[in-house]
Amino acid sequence: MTSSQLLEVFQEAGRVVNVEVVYDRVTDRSRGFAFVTMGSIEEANEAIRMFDGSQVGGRTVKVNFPEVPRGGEREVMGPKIRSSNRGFVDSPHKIYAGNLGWGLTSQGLRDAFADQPGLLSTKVIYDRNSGRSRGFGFISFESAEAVESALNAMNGVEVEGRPLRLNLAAERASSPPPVQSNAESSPEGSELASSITA
DNA sequence: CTTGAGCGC
Repeated sequence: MTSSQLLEVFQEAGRVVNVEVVYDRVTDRSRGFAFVTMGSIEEANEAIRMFDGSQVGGRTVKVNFPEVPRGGEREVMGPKIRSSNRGFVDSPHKIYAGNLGWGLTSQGLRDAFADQPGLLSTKVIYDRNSGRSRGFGFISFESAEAVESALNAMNGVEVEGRPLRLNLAAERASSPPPVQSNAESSPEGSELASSITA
């Protein structure tokens, strides 16, 4: 598969800025994948929608956004992360966001939530060893009301072509989990105990 | 090993 053939195929999805087939340095053979730069996110999404899993040149191809390079968003964003990740403003009012695209950074998350009142901070979680996004993150807010309204407004909204899966974030276990061992401490405890023995 | 449920260092 040559780059001009790829160009022809991907132009059906929109404006193709660049096509780069990756060749093996020593054997000079194609490594079987390529990078196609589309004119916009929308056109990239369209290309993915149209061609991912389809037959191109007699083979089933995978088409998606490129993997985040090792080092995670540091390499993607450079010094700009100051405002997002390193200075993540924590708060008890947090949203857990899942189903994030691999290429979405903390800054990208911030952009998506920019219109939400009371927004404090966003953070995408990266694997320490591989440097790749783990596909989820957190969004902190000033108040419980702000979390509530942002969750309602943004849940299911598509970011990078994937619907956000939003939930109230679980408490971060800073101290040992409050496990009550005896039934007396809870009014429901006696009911629970009696239902077991019954 | 390109991976899709999950709760961060």
